[in-house]
Amino acid sequence: MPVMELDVASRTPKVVRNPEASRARILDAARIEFVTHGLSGGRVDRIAEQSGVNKNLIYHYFGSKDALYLAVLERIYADLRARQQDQDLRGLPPIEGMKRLVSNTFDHFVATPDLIRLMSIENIHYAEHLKSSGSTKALYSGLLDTIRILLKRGQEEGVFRANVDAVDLYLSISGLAYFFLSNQHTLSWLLDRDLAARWRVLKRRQHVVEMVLSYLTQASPVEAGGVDPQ
Amino acid sequence: MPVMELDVASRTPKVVRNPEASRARILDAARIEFVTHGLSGGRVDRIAEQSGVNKNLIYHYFGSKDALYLAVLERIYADLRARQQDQDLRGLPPIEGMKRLVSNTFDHFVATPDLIRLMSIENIHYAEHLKSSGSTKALYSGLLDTIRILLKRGQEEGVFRANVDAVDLYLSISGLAYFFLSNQHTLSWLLDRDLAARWRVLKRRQHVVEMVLSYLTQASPVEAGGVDPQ
DNA sequence: ACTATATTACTAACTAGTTAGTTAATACAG
DNA sequence: CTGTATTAACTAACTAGTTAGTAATATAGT
Repeated sequence: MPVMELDVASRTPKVVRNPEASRARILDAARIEFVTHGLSGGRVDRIAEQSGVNKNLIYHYFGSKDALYLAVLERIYADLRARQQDQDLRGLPPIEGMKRLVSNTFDHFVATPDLIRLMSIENIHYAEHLKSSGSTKALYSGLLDTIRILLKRGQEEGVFRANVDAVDLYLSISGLAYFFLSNQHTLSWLLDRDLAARWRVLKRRQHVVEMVLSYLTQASPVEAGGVDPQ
Repeated sequence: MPVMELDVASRTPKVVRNPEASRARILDAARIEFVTHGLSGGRVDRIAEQSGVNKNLIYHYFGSKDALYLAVLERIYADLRARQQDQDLRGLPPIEGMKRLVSNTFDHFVATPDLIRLMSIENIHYAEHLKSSGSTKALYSGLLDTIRILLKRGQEEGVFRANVDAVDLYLSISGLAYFFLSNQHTLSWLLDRDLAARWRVLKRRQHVVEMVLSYLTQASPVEAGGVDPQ
């Protein structure tokens, strides 16, 4: 009658089962896979292989390829929300606060290329997964509030122009950074410049801050009318 | 010995052969397919079905799925070049010329959503197809020249600021329109606004023109330094 | 007859998802 | 604390359907 509880195997803390870790490894591998190849190009078999887990375990935990993709999407949006530290900008002088808001947004985009690629991928798929997500909504409310607070104070102090829509401003701040980063590959080729070079990224950052601040600090539009659409 | 050349089938002017038309129909169907589903999500069988042509004819004309995709990409870039009518802007007063350049760019993006989606798709694939293309290079040289000419005249007349990089300005003009359009689906959901609504597009157009012109017409940056990267 | 054009039928490889089970952890009665 | 029932973690092998690409063959125009 062998004494089981004292043999080597049972004392060795070799973790054969570890649901938390398995789930996390699947999710990490899935993020890399979908970010690299897109949703349609992403392969479940490759995710299984890379996470060192049997394919069916993926279905055990996540149900389907689409559900796994959604989990990846939700996690990266949750990370975004967690990292958005814009509350402390509300107390700053408006110009300084807005400068920091613009450069923080830019820096965050630069730091997380996965976010940009997933946003592009999700838009290629008409945001159908995001729309079927319970979370993720109300992601921007905090950021938009910060923008509104800074705008209002700047207008009261007379340093910002009137009639600025917070959403419009947010779209501009993001767009100025996003396009440069999301379309880096085509643009670098077509413009014959390595847009990923560090000095160019920093130069771009400066340009974006200046453009947004110029807009905000200019009293009134050059000419009210603009150009008629054709 | 039957007389074949006088039967109904041969007298009917049913155009069985029309290589030009077949090629064009394949290309049209392929554009719709790739724009709708992406490259990995696009199906050759569906392209054959939609163009009313046998699948192998596609391989006869284009060789492979990737080559067909590249043909679609090259055509949409060729259309872009053909439609870029910015030469006539060079003679306008700088402010007026620049206003029109910004709104033309915006309008062109709005008018050709296929272009935006294909640009996104190509960037998801790291621009690998574009890079293997003989044509398409030097696409922006004309547009950049127009920007440089208007910038220079504006600076000489004292209405535009100094030290503006033409490429930086181009990236901003495009980015301000592109992000709003390319990420319409996620943004409309997250911001709870229908960004595709006509009045919002027009409002956005106005905002973009104002932002670019504010930047150009402001004499000097609010403060030279900007914000240090973290 | 000959060639470009077109089609039918086919295949090898792939791919999301399933089946049918084994093994480890945990709860729980005695 | 020990044996047993139950649940959860995990796996190998497979299936049904898809997909890019091809080979053999037909037909029309000249």
